[in-house]
Amino acid sequence: MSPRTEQQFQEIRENKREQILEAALKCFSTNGYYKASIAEIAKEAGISKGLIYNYFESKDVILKELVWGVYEEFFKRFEFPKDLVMTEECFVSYINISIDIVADDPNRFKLYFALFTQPHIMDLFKADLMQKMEPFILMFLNYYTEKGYENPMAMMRFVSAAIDGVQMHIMLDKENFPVEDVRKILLKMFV
Amino acid sequence: MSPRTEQQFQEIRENKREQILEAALKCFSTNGYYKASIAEIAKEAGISKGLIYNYFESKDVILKELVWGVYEEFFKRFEFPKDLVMTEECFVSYINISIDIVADDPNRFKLYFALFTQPHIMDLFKADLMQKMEPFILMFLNYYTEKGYENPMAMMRFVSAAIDGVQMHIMLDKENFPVEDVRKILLKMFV
Amino acid sequence: MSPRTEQQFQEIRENKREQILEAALKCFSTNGYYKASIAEIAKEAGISKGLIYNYFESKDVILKELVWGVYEEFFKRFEFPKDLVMTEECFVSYINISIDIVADDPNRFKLYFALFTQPHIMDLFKADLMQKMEPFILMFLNYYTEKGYENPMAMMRFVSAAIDGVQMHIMLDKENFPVEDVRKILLKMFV
Amino acid sequence: MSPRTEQQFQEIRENKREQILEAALKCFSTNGYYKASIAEIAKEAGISKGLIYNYFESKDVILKELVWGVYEEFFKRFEFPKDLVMTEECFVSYINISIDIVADDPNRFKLYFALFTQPHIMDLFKADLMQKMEPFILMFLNYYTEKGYENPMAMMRFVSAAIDGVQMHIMLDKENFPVEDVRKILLKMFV
DNA sequence: TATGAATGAGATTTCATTCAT
DNA sequence: GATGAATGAAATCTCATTCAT
Repeated sequence: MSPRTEQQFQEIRENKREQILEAALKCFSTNGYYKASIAEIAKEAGISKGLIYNYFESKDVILKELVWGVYEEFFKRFEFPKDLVMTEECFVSYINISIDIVADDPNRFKLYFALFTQPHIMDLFKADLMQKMEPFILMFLNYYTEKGYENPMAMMRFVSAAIDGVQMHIMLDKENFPVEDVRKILLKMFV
Repeated sequence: MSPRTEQQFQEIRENKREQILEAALKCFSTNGYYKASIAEIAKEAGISKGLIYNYFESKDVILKELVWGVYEEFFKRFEFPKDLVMTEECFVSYINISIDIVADDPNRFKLYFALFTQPHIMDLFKADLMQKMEPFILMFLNYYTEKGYENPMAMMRFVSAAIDGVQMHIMLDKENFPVEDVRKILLKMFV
Repeated sequence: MSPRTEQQFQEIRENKREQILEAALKCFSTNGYYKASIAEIAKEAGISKGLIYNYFESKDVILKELVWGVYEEFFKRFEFPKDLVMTEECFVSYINISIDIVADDPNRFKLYFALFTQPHIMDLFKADLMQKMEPFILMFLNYYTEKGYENPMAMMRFVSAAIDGVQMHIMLDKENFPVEDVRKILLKMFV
Repeated sequence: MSPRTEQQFQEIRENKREQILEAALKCFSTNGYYKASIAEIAKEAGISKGLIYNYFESKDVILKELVWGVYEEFFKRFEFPKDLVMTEECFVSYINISIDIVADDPNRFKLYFALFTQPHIMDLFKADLMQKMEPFILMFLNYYTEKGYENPMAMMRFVSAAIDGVQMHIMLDKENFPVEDVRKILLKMFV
């Protein structure tokens, strides 16, 4: 019989990759990164341990990919304003996306949060993260400066913190958290 | 030399306990709970591995104690209002303590946060945590109800989230975070 | 296109075999037998892992073939004297071939040497090797007996060892080893 | 009960170290470095796998220690001549020690030889080895220069090679190799 | 013939915990 | 109370080999 075509292999790989990432997400969410073992992920994905290493070179890398997914999702949804000047419309969009991205997939977001408490994992991202966040910081700073706030830097830091806090609460207790009502409060207070 | 009294023994034990907890805090903060080993903690504390088990029955328990410390510190500082009715003064105090407790010891607080991303550790606390937090929830709910807020529940959740967010940012970047300015904003906005 | 003839198929197979052996030789030489993986060899040969097993039944067998190549090369070059009586001319030829065979392809020779330190690999050859070497041993023994040496057996063992030593040094450091000068010394001393 | 004294621990460690090294030597000799597993070494030593890592940080390190043993043994036995000028007496001693060191412990010597065929292992030593050998090279070179040899460099290389070859043969077949007779030949021919 | 995904056994290594002293 | 050697279970990762296509 003839071997599979290049494209068939591509498809298999693509699918299996997703399958593994999904399984890993589930395991990491259930047990945390360290307690979740490769064996468990393999079982969850219905494949052998060895195969995972055909797709990802280490456990760290799997985590990395999952976390990057959060960023990518954000940047896919968020449209940067022209000239990097933040408009009200853009701010609204920022808040909405920040909320939606967590509400849509709290588990994946949990991984993102794990970064901040686990130095070993944090190290994997720190540099990239800083760089990505810089433009936002500047835009918010300008926004509150223009609005005539007394202390725009503090306001910016506070708003960032508050949004992160909301994200965290949604992540921890999506069922009971009044997402829509809080969204309204956020928009009213900060924009 | 005369044999030590019972009380002297107690003191020695208590000091050694503190010594171990301090070492553990340092190691957990530096490397994260899982990467920090008992051997490392023992070395940091200047004692043998075995002795640690004379004071704590497991690594988990050490973490537990450290995290409980955060609560205890909070409840030591916070004076509950009479009748559990939150006054403005009391609210101010709540916010101030919430901020100070992090700013005074960000590393210890990091452990507290780690809870929320590591299910295994979370399980150690969940029940107790819920119970402790309930009175606050009710007080804040009443507070905003009395103030005539349209949606006091949402407001309460938002405020909690925002405070947590601020705590997180202080924890991550105490050096640069404008703690005092943000404290003012918090008080102005929420009380 | 006309279908390939049986002979053409044979040729293709033979070429592919050589291609694999060459790749394996390169990998084994670079990384050693155990560190070199089938995947690596396949990549080096520009084929798939699976195909290797179409030509060789195991990694061990590839090594075997490579090592046998060293013997075969030797026996292809060396012409046994009539009656298995060693003449001076024949001795000279033996020494020359022994040197040339290493100098021409030190890497392949390295595999041959590896045998002697890796019992697992040694086992693959021991019996055959002994048998092949016997006639030489007898010829050298006679040679030195006839020359009137006091202890021909010891002399024979010494000469074998010295030649092996020279081979080893050429193998390890062909660039700097004064092959031709040492060849002269060998011939002068032993023949 | 009181804990063991520092010295008691020292003793335990020293003994266990030797025990492990001995077991490792046996396993490496029997099966070769790669086929010999830590599990096997532990079993041979009558201890748990884990304990080995209490004494040696990796399998590589165990090998390293064993091989260093060969050098150390040599340098312990060999007394460098004054001014690094080789005398006949010193040369005799060099040859004798070279032979004895193998004959006394062929298995350990096998490890030393393994270096030359396994790049991964070779890398662990190359630099150190080169440095250690340099003085000998110079001394031999001078020796044959002074004796008026036509090509002292080639002679030196040849002698080194021959001695190595003899060592190899002793290592492979100590039972049948006429060590004493060959020793005599070596001394007569080279000194 | 040819491909590379998939397996599974086994390797090294780590480390919380126990225990004899 | 104190020590650190010792254990043993489990984790990550590797890789020769098989097999569906």
